[in-house]
Amino acid sequence: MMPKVLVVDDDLDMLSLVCAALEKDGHQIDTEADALAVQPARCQQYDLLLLDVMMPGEDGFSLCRRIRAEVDCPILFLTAKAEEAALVEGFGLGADDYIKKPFSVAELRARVNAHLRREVRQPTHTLSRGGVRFDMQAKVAIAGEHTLPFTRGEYAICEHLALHAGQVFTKEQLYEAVFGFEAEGDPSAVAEHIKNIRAKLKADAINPIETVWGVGYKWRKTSAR
Amino acid sequence: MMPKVLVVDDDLDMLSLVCAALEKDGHQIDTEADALAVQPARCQQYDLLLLDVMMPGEDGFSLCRRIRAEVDCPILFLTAKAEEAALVEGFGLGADDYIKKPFSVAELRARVNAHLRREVRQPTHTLSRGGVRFDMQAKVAIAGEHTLPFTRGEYAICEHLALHAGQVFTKEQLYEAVFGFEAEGDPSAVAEHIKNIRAKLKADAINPIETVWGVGYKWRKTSAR
DNA sequence: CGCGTCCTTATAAAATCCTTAAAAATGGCT
DNA sequence: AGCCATTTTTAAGGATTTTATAAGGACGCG
Repeated sequence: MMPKVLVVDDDLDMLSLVCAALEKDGHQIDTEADALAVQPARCQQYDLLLLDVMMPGEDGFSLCRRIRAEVDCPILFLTAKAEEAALVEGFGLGADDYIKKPFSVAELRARVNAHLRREVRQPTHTLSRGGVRFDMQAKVAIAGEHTLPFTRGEYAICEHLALHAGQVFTKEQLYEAVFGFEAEGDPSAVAEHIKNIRAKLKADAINPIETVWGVGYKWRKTSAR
Repeated sequence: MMPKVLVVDDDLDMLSLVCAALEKDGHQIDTEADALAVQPARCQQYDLLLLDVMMPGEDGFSLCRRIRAEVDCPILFLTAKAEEAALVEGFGLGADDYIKKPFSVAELRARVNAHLRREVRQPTHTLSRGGVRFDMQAKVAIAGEHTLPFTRGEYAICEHLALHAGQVFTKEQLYEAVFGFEAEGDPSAVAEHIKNIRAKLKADAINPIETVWGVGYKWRKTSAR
């Protein structure tokens, strides 16, 4: 799953330099020398955009302004302008980073990778929510220093709730989430599992599962409340 | 909804400078001078962390390494070290940005806001009307800083009214909206819910539900009053 | 066969919803 | 303006629904 990056710069030397740098990280790079040729629809296939600010024809800021509303991926500016006003303007347009020339290849790679990592939900198969750490590979949950003695079903329900923290699921939805197909089971079986999960979490004084009366259950969102 | 930011730095002058800058954007700032006192559980309530790299006791890199697995908000480093190796190391630890001292206040604000902006762009189906924010996934309504203790029926009626602000609904229509069609219930039950909704909203001094005499109820379209 | 997990059933507890009834408000009428 | 019919608001109580808890049995696996 190679991340796709589009680099827009009129300076061909710069283009080849940037490409060479990013290809070391295994990204797939496309280049474009003419900002006016960049349409929003085209950008939607990329995971990250690198725009030079100063270009003949259309500059990077104008390009960003033109496509930002329809493009959701991170946008990074490359610029020689070190002026603070320009930097603030860039961020104001919805940019995600602003790399000042001259920059080192290492810094460029580090910043690009940092944004991509956050964007593509990196292949980290662990998740921490509300004081519980889930190892989705090993299928174990850890609270504090000890692993929680969850059964398979309990772990599956717990992980599903934590993965979609804040969203409410009915018992039927949770049952399906665990068994995949439409296995018509008694919803009260889910209630039983919820009870056991809460009991096992109580030892660590954490209770992240809220019940939404008449609807179902949800994992309490950490940020909001 | 004010974003919460934690700043960790041993330099008290720097702390107050950073706080003053970020508070201009309406963020809620907490500070901590001792990195060793920062625990993962504490970090989970913040939307962004600002860490100084060079600190006595534990440095920023070590702190980041210690908490990154359990914290998924953006982490930004503040540093005087301009060396490329340190920068790459910082990003390698899962950092999201690296701000070199001396930095301008404008740049600090711009970068912090850029990360917060992207963080908030999460696909949460929310609706804000008349001072009340509805999270349709979590099935909760929030006014000001606290969630409203709506029951299922109250929330459903309230959301339906807010979603179609300005449109008048009879009690029967509202009843159907909540329970689907053909649920012939006493319309006065709806009046009961309206009363409870208004009572719970009164604590926040907002009263967006108007009664149209002889017809039904509607959510005031404009916040004019 | 023993063990653990999962499901079912039964009962208690909790919360919500609906009904009922009376008080207050509104609009139309003379 | 004053009165009346209608509608809305408010209040309280019981009925209903939903959830929590506990115990027992079915099933699969080693």
